[in-house]
Amino acid sequence: MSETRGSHSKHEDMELNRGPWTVEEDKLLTRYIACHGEGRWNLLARCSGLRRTGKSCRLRWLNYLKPDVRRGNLTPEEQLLILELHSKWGNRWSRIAHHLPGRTDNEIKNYWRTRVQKQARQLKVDANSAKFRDAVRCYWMPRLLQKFGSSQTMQYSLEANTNTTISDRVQHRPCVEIINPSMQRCQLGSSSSHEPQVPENRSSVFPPLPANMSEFPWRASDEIPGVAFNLFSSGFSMNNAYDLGTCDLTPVSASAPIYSDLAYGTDNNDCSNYNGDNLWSMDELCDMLKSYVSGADTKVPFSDHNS
DNA sequence: AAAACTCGCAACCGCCTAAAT
DNA sequence: TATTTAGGCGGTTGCGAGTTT
Repeated sequence: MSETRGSHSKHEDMELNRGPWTVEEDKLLTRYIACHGEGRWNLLARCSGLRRTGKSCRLRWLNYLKPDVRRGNLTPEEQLLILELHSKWGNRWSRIAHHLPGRTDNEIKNYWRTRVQKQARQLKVDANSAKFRDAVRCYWMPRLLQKFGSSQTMQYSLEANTNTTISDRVQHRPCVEIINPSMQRCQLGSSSSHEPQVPENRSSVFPPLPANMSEFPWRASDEIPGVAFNLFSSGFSMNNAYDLGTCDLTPVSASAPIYSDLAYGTDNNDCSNYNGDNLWSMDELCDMLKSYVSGADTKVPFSDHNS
């Protein structure tokens, strides 16, 4: 029978410690495991003197006390791997955790809920929707790769079968391979680190261009009044530019036209925390769209689009 | 300065499955 | 073969710290 609340008598429940572990409890658990090894958690709970359930002991050990547990912020490459593996496997936290040495399923789950789902909420899209997955693949992941790859040699491959595991590849940089076919056009490293990334499913992400933007080259000074780039609308809008420089998909308010050299905006829709490095500039948008055009198998006749 | 709010994370809960009896 | 037990997993909760109002 599983160790549920109902499997204990009231008396037993009252004797059990709950909540945060004390230093003494940690010492006791660590010492016991040092002598007897891991496993047999219920026996451990009974014999160690800890007034905890076996499950609680197991969790405390695996998620916190075990020596190889890594603590601290997830690195960009770890975040990237989580995004990548989650897109393949969904909420299989334990399975994902196996590919991130030292990270626990709990930590990864927390990361997903607090960071990733937050972005989806703010964008008002379902975190499991195709739209959000596209955005993650096409914008967030490449930005992480830029962070990750700025001092690395990056290499993409579509080959899923390699001699090393993904976690090996995370541990043994710089040769990292991302095995998501949807990113096959998202190359980085061979040229400028600001090389735009082109989504596979362009039409779902890039809106049609207005007629006056159908010719290149564009410059930051080109006037496209009141136009901002909205990933999730069918056209252009003043609002909802996205701060992707920080790997956030947080909507920001384009309180100044984004065709100026740098866009403005923060989480709180004011300009007080303006930081040009953290926002897409119009140059970047132009580069991205240029790349969209040049990367098309059949050149897209933008002028034919009338949004 | 304090109340309200948000965030990150450790811990718990309940369900499920495999192993043991 | 049926029942019991232990352990694993994903979802959820609650608390402390930090931030905003």
